[in-house]
Amino acid sequence: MAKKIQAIRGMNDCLPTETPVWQTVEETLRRVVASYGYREIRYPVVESTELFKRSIGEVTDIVEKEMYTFDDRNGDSLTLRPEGTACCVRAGNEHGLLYNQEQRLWYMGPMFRHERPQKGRYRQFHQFGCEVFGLSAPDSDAEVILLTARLWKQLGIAEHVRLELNSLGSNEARAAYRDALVSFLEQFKDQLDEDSLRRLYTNPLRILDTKNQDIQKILVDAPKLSEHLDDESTEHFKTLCERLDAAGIQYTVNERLVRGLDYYNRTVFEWITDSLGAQGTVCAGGRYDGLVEQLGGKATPAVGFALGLERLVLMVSSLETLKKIPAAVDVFVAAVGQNVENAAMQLAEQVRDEFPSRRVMLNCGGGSFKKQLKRADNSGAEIALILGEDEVSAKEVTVKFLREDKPQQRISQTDLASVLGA
RNA sequence: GUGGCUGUAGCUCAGUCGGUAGAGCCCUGGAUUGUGAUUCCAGUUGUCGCGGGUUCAAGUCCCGUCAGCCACCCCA
Repeated sequence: MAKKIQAIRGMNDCLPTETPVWQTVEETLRRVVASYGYREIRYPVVESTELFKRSIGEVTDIVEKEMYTFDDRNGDSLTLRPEGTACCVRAGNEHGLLYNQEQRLWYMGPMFRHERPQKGRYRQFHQFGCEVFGLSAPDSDAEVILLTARLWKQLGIAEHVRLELNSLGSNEARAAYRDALVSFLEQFKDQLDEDSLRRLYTNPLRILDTKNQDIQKILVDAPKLSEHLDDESTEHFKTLCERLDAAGIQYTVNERLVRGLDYYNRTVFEWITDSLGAQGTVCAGGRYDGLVEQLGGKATPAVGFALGLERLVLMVSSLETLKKIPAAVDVFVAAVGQNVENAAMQLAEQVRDEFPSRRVMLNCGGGSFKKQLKRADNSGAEIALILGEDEVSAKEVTVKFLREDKPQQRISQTDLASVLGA
C-alpha cells in the first residue's frame, strides 16, 4: 500500500455522522439573525497580511506567531484570515457600505490560527459573527447581546452559558489607564512571571485576566479601569446595563475582562461556559468605534461579536439538547431477478417526481434479495419498495414496512400515494 | 512555543516476565435460490503510527519523530 496522506494538524474532517449537528446549528444561527433583520456578507479567506497587522495589533499573539502567512507569486504577503471583523470592515470600506450608513451584517466561515490544537481549539476553525455599523448608542450594544442570548435559547444551551461584561472606555481613557497600570505594576516587577513581564509594555491590560494566582493577588490593589473611564463611556455603559436589565438578561460586570484584540473600546463582553474544559469562551465581542477609520474608512462606530462553531457544536452534541439525528433515507427501492433494474431505476425516479420530499435510495450493485433488504435496513428507510419479475410484468410493487409491525402490501405502481402520500 | 498522557483489525479495546497477533462489533457466506432487524454455523480482518537502536528474539525495553487528547500560553 502507498503511504497514507493525513490531514494537516489541527484541521478536521467533518464526517457524515457529525454534519447533521452542524447543519442544525447553522440553520438556527441563520434563522435568529434573520429575525433581527441582519444580512449576510461573504468575503475571501485570504487577505493582505497588512490588514490584520493594522487591525488586530502588531504585538498580539495572533499577529506575532499564529497567522498562516505566505508570499503570493508576485511577492505580496498574504494571510489566511485569523478572524472576520477586519475582513468585514475592509469589504465594507471597499464597497462603500459603511460611510454615513447603518448596516447590520453577519458572516460565517473558516478562520485559521497556528495554535497548538486542543479541545475546542483547532487550526482551521469556524466562526459565525455579526457586525453593526453606523450606530454608536448603547442600544445597539444591547441588541447584539440580546441576539446572542436568543441564540443560546434556540440552541438549548442557555442554562450552560453566562455573560460577562466590561467597558474599556474611550481610547484616551484606556491609554491613561494603561499608564497608571504600568506604573503600578512596575513596583512589583520582581514578582511578575515571564508572561506578565513580556506583556507589561506590549499589552499590559492583558495581565489583568491572568490565571496566575500570585499575580491576581498583586492586582487586588491595582488601579481600577472603572475609575479611569471618561464620563461618556461611563454613561454609555450604564445605559447598556439598564437596557440589559430591562430585557431580563443576566450578567456580571468583570473589571478584569479586557479582550485580546487591540481594536476594542467601550463595551466588551464574553459568553462563557464551564462545559468545554479550558476553552470556556463560546462567544465574544464588543465595540470598535475606531477600526473603520484605522483601516482607511471614514470614522464609523461599530459593535459586533464572533462565536466559535466548533465550541457550540461540542456543547450541543454533548448536552444532547438536539433531537436524535434522523436517517438520511425514507424509501429504499430493491430490485430482485432478471431484467428488473431498469424498472427499479424508473420507479425510484417516479417516486422522486411524485413525492419530492421523500428521500429515495435505489439499490445499486445487485446482490441477493437478502443482501438488498439488509441494505434497506441499514439505510434507515421506513419503507422498502420491492420489484421482482412478477411485479414488473404486473406493473405493481411490493411495499414492505421496515419499522412497523404491518403486513407487506402489493399495490399498483400508479397507486404509490396510498403508502407514500402525505 | 512548553509540559503530561496515549497510539494494536474499518470501529471499541485486551495483549502477563521480551518468546507464533487476540476479543467484541462490523463485514462476507450459509441454515432460508423472494424477506432485513433476532438466533445458530463458518470465514476475512493487521506496515502493532513511522524511523532507528538493544537483543538469539521487540506490540512489549531505549532514542527520535509524527499524530491525537489534556493542560499552559492564547483565543472563538
